[in-house]
Amino acid sequence: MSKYETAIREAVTLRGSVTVAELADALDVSGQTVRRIIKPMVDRGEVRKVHGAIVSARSEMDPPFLARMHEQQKEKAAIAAMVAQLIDDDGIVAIDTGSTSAYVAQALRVRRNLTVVTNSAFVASTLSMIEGNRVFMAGSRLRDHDGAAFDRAAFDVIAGFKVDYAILSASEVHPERGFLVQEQCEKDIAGAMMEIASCSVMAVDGAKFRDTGRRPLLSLPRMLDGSIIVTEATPDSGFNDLLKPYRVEIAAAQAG
Amino acid sequence: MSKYETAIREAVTLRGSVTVAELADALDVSGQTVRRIIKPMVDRGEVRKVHGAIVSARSEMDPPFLARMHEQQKEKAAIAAMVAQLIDDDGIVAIDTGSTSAYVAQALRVRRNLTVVTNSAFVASTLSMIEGNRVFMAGSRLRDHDGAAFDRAAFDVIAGFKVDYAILSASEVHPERGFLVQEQCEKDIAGAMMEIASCSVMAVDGAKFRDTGRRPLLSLPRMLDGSIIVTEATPDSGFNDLLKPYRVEIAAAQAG
DNA sequence: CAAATATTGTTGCTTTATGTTGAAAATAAT
DNA sequence: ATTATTTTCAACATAAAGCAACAATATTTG
Repeated sequence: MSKYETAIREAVTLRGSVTVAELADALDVSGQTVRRIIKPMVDRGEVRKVHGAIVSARSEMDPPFLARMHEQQKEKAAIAAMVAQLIDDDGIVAIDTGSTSAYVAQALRVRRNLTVVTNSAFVASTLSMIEGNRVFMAGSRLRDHDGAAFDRAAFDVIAGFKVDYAILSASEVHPERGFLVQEQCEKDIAGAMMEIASCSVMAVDGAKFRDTGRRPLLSLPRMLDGSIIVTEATPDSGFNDLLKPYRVEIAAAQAG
Repeated sequence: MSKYETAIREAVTLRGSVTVAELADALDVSGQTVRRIIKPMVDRGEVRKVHGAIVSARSEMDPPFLARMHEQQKEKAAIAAMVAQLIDDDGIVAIDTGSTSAYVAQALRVRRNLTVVTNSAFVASTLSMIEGNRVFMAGSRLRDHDGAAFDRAAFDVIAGFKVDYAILSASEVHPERGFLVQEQCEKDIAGAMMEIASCSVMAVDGAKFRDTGRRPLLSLPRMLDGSIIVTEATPDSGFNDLLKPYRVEIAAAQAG
């Protein structure tokens, strides 16, 4: 077991895939060494190796939800890593549904002793596997393509908490209308999470600032001043007014 | 116990890993001394030692649950496939926690329009991704290594259903004591699921018939006559009495 | 105070990890 | 197809870390 193993594991879980050269650079060792360290990890099945890169061992799943997991993959991984940086060990967070939130959940696996309340079964499942976390699944009736709950019980569970951060996502960002989601129930859950949070964290990839979806969308309630927007590209100046009350964090394409 | 121990512990937890040379420098002692001090700490399991460094003992990520996902992998997959064969499209099932159940959930992705009630976030997440399924997550407070709920809400949700099959698993099978699980709460959930089911399906791999766990185990309530046992190897004749009231299905080891 | 005990540093040697080189394999480009 | 580029792998040389035994120093105990 090498001292670099945990660093490699983290990089892989966080980013899904990472090249040998990147790791060599990040760890300040030669590529050959990286390969040597990785070999036993592959044998143990902790990571998978393809030509040119090492990728997370987690395989399974193809459904529509996970399809979206692959759009803007690198951007979302970078954003998720930045969000995970904002959260401390022992933190208390609420996390909503959405593919970006799924990435955030993956990234948060490096944190310890988290208390998490979420209405997404995927997020709940991911984070409850981590020893020491306290995870609460809000709601029981799950929606059939993303495994999220929006029933009465979900609101009741959420309302019983007080969290440091509400980690939210949106389908689109509009200069005047703000952060938009597709359905009323998503808006309601996001609102409920914002209400119990000292601070909201809105995680949206750059594409959300450009997408001009034709479908009707609903605006989320306004976030508290001082809330944090995490994205991977500096938004167009047209968004200045909208973003002024907030702290905008730009996630770097990321080194190790 | 050396006066340097707490300093070392702090350095390790703080930084995740630290080299012997760094510690020697910081504590102003020789490297040999550092090794000598660390030796008993390693024996006690407080820290871990690798060539070149001391690393935190907190095994970041080898959740016992996912570890078990890989034991008896082929057997469990065969059993799961057989269970999935018993369930029809449009079926209504309850599924409990456990690595075998996780495989069953995977296998059940080939079925359509299932109604599922489970106390496992992993099972819920897996099956809710399938278009057309109705999945209910029973419970909100999730246990931290397998993401299963055993709280009051879990029982309430389960009690509100009536299902065709309760798909259960056990830690061990004993000729006289029957099907055994490790904890009271697991027994209770299994019992609750059996009560709402017309028929129970017990999925246990052959190893469960042999394992002679020394730890104290609890017997599950007796299943209805006609319930189904699915395993991959014909049980020893010593189990004849126990299994007589049931239908035993032997899953053929499958390709892939 | 002296003897016993524990702690630390030093030395020489063994084991392990790492970087470099060059050839083979795989992938991409033509 | 063929060539070019990148990635991987094996082998060797070297540096670094670990280890055991001994010597020197401090600490406790009778």
